[in-house]
Amino acid sequence: MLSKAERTSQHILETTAPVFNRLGYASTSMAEITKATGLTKGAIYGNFENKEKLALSSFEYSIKKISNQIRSYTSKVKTPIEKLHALTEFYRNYHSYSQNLGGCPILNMGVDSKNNNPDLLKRVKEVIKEFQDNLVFLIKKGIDVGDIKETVDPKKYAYRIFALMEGSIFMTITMNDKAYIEDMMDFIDEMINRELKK
Amino acid sequence: MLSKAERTSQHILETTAPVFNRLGYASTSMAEITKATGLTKGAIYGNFENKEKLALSSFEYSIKKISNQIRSYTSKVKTPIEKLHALTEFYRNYHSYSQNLGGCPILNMGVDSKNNNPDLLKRVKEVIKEFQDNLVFLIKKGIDVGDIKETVDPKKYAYRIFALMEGSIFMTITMNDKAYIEDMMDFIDEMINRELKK
DNA sequence: TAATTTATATACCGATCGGTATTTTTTTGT
DNA sequence: ACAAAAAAATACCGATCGGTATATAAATTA
Repeated sequence: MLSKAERTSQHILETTAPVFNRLGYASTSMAEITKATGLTKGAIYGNFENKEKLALSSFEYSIKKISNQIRSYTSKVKTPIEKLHALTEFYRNYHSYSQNLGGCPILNMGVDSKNNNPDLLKRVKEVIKEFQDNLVFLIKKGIDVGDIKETVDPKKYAYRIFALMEGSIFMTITMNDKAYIEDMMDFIDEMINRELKK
Repeated sequence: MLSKAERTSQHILETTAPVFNRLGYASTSMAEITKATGLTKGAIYGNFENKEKLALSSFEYSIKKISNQIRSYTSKVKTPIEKLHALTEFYRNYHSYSQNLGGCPILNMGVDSKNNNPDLLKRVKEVIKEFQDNLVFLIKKGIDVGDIKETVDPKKYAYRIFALMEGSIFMTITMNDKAYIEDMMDFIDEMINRELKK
């Protein structure tokens, strides 16, 4: 069984991650956090060194959750091309999922931390790099197994796909219109079939 | 000649707009603003009702500046297809330009104001709508003058192009790597030639 | 240039900020 | 069940927040 402290830390992260994601670092006050968690400052500061460390952990929590969601989609299929399409399928359903989360943590924290919070920005950049590297790896594997054209530049398409997704997420969340994500995923699917698929 | 108040208001907007854009609404304190302008609170509050009104005016100022920049590109050419390519050309040079501005105001303020600042969010949404409507109009005109295929859905492509641009701006600014914007503009140019151009 | 208006600077307000020392409560191990 | 340890609640800190009333200085008009 988890210790009390571990259970509390988990509870704090669960309730705080969406708050940081919605409001951003500066706008999320300790008062907001105590309200969201139902705990007092004593409990928060007993489990996390300070607000910055809590924000960092909250970001990690959000990312881990999304990564698991993505994996649950991509692990259902076998070939790299299928996995790419599974990714667009995930994002097609991402809108409803990200509603209670308050948008994409990478996008929100990326914009929020830039010029403001170097440590958080550093982590955001690392996470972006990981996501992109996974895509690069996937495309490379597709080329290896003869699924994807040898002429394809893996890095170029990995970076491009990621940018396409973030752009449509921004538009969907900001305009509160899922058409952006849905159209973009159609577009990415077309691109995969036209430019990647052998 | 402009009155003293008008000159001061202009000076405040010029110096404050990039600060709001960089730091976001909540993180931009009145202390930051007095520091950036070299003025005191008395001068700021004498010219702007409160922080929120100043942030709104700063956003308008940034948008107007960008709109003028875009127009200086698109007005140089004649046909709708040429104007679309002029737009990608603008964004190719947008990176260096947006450095001192602190990224794209639409993206930054969109993320920043969501869940936080309803009035500012409303204006961001209106501005996005204007930008998109301009694109819709441009594509429609392209169809009218026989420049663009009749089968093209203007709204679909206008919204898509805008999302593509914002996505690449986010990536370029966050990762501090202009490759994202440059590759995306290449990609949009290709799309225009392949799917829009008659 | 003197009088008046306008604009800016100064000094201060209550509220809230993140953070901490201390006390009280709850777990935990025996 | 009891003692020791750990966790959470409380009360408080100085600093900073946005905003304002008032005093000073500068621009404008006659």
